[in-house]
Amino acid sequence: MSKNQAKNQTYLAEATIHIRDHCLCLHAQRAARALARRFDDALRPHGITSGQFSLLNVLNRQEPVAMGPVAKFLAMDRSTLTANLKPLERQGLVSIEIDPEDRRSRKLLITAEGRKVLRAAVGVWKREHAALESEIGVDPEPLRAGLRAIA
Amino acid sequence: MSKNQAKNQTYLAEATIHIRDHCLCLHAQRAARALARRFDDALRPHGITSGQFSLLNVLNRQEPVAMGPVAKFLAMDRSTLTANLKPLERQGLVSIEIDPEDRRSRKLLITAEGRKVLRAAVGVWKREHAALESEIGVDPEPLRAGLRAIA
DNA sequence: CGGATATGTTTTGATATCAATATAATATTA
DNA sequence: TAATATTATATTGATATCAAAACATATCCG
Repeated sequence: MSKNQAKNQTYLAEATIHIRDHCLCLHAQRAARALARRFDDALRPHGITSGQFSLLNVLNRQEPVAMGPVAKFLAMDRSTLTANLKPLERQGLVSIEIDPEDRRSRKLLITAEGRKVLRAAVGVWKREHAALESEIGVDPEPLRAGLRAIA
Repeated sequence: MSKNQAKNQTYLAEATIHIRDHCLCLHAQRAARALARRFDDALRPHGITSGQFSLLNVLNRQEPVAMGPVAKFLAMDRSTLTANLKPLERQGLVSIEIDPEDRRSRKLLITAEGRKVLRAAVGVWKREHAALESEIGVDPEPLRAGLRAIA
């Protein structure tokens, strides 16, 4: 191996170690996966995933909302929201209606059944989230602040 | 509406507002989506996604690693790792070999081509991550600590 | 009015994710 | 040694994710 090749490999080895330890994207994906699994497990008895729980939460309003603002709030692509609504609509937990004011737009509404499921799931969330916060052993506020600053 | 129905709706409305503001699972998913999009964009010229970049980073070692430890480090299901390796193997960036010591196990190795791509992508990461840290306007250390505590 | 442009959603195709199950190989133990 | 249990990975089926392109409707402007 030439001197330059050796230097390159050292540079790359050092860079990858730094990235493994410091990359916020990597750390965020790991945490997101771990949390999704945890809440998926906890919510499974109620027949919804953690992502569906979050979406039902967002839709639990007096007035129906359009897709754009919901996708923006969830920091997801609009087409992802379209996909995510399908299982919820099939299960009868949300309804999607063409907005008569602007026929391109859709009004998203949680159904009575959706509220029933959400109501029960909220109890699970409270238990599980309290357990999580006590387990992680760090102040959750700066963590939340950092996550908010990113999204 | 009966008094009890009204109370239920108030309870649920208050709970959902609290959850929207405080759920670490929701906030982590949002941040993870936003960061994945950002680094996917930045890395696109090099033909890899943010997740593939992280995986190449983990595989950039002297000694080959088995799938179990890699999945654990990435906090992902083993079957997800199996799936994630496929595009990288197809592109010739990693190779997967049966471990002769234990024929159930696989040895994961980054290829020379993989190192070449990784090397170029590291430059992108450095620029993009520095920009990210300066943009978020909060100390990244407590954020990283919180994310580590979760995963 | 009518063509160009802009906006909102859906579709398509690729990757990502997990649980459950299956397959393969090793290790244990009767 | 043979049956059983354990370990490591792969497959399957469902949901999640995004970009790009398609589609539908609305707005703008000449």
